[in-house]
Amino acid sequence: MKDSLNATKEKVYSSLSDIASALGAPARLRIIQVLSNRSSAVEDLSARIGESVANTSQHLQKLKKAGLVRVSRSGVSRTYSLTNKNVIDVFLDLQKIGAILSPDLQSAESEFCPPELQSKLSLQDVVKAVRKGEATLIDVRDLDEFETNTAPHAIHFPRDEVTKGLKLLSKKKPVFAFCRGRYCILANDVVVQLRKRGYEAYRLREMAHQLSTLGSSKEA
Amino acid sequence: MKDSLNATKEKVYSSLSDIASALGAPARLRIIQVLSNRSSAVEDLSARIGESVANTSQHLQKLKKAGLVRVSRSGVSRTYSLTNKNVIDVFLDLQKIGAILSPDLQSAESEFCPPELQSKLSLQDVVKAVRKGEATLIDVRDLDEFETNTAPHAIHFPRDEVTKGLKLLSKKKPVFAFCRGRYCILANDVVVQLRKRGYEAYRLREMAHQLSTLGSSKEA
DNA sequence: TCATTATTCAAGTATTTACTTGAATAATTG
DNA sequence: CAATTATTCAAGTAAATACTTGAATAATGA
Repeated sequence: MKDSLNATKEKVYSSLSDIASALGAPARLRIIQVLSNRSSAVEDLSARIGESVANTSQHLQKLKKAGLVRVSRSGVSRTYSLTNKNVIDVFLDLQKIGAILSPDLQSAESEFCPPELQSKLSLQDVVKAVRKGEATLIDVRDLDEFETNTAPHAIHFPRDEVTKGLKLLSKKKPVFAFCRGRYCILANDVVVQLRKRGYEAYRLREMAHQLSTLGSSKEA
Repeated sequence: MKDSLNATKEKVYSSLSDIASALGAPARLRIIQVLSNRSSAVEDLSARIGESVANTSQHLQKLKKAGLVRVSRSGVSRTYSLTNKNVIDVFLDLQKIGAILSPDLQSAESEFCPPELQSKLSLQDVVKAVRKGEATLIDVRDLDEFETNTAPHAIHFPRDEVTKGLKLLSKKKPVFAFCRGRYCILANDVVVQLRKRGYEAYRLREMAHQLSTLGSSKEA
C-alpha cells in the first residue's frame, strides 16, 4: 500500500521531469515558440530554428514523446503542432520566471521591447479600449499566422507594406501592434514607421494567445 | 545590429532552457517540492528526498546556478530556500500541464487525491466560506511548515493527534484540510478520521501557496 | 513503375549528466 | 586548540544528450 504510493510518487516526479527536460534545450524551446504561432512541417521548422532537418526531427520526437507536440500527415509532409494551448502557458511561465530571476533575460527583454515603444496603459486597459473600438489592434505577423489564430478584434497589418496598410488605420485612434511575443521584434519597426507618419502607435509585448485569453485566469 | 539581436536571442533561449533543465530531474523537483513548504538544510533535504548528502548538495548547486534557490548561512549549517514564490508557480504549471498531457499523472492524481474525499464546491467557494467563517480550513502539515507560511484563516491541525485536534473544530461547519499539494497524502487520513467521527470533512488538492494567492491572477 | 520529396532511422562522436566515494573546508563547541 | 559537524569539492563511472552524416522509408506525381 505505502510502497505502491511511493512507486507512484516516483513515477509522478519522473513524468514531470520528463516534461521539464523536454523544454530543456534551446532548439526545442524555439520549436515551441514557432509552433505557438503556426503549425509547421519539419523542413520549415528546421529552417526557422536554424538546425539540420534530421536534428529537428529528433527534437520533435522528443517533444512528441513528452506529449507537448503532435503530428498529422498531410500528403508527403507532416504537420507538427502543439497538443494543447497549455503548452504555451508553461512556456510563458518559463519566460516570466526567467524575467524575474535572470539579469540576462531582463536586459534581453528591453532590447527586444524598447520601453519607448511601449504604452503606459495596462494591458487590461488596452484590451478594453480595443473592445470598445477606441483603439486599433494590429497583428503584424505573417498572414498565415494571423489566419490560424489571432487576438480578438485584431486586424492583420502587412508589415512590409506599411504605406498600403495605412488605409486600415484611423489617425484618430491609438494603434497597438503585436507580433510573436517578448523575444520578437517584428512589431518594433512598424511602430516606428507609424509614429513617423503621425500615428500614436505602441508595441505590445504579448503574443496572440495571451491577448486571447485575457479576462480568463491568465496573463504573463 | 541584427547580429547582436540574434546573439541576444540565442542567449535568451539558452537562459530559458537552463531554467527548464534545472527542473529536469526528479531529485530537483522533489527539492523544490520540499522547499515550497519549508526552508531546509542540506542534510534534512537529503533525507527527505532520499538521496545522498553529496548528491543533494550538487543538485542544490545546480538549482542555485539557475537562480531558483538561494542559501543563507546559519552557524555550521546552511539553509536553502526558494528565491521567489514564482518558482512555485512554474512548478505548479508543470504539474498542471502534466495532469493534462500525461495519463500516468492523471491516474497518480486520483490515487493521491481520491475523488470521494473531495468537495464538489469550487475552490473559490471554499475560500469564500472560510473567509466568512462558515467553514474551517485546517493545515495538516508539520507545525514548522504552518508557521513559515500557511493559507489565510487556516489553523494548524495536529494530524497525528486527531482526538486532541477535535477541540479546534466545530461540528456544525464543514472542514477543509490541505497538506503539501496534489502529490501528498497527509490530508487524506485526517479527512477519513474526521468523517468517522461525524464531521463533514473534505480534502483540498491545493497547497498553502495556492490558497494564499487565490483572488490574484493564479490558481492551478 | 520510377523518380522525387519529406521525413525518419541508425550509427558514431563529443559533451554533459547523475551518481558514488572519499577527502577538504570552515564554522562551532568542548 | 582539538574535535565535531555540516557542507562542498574532486575524481571517477555509466548513462544520456545534442549533434553529424548518410542510408532507409513511404507517399506523390510523372
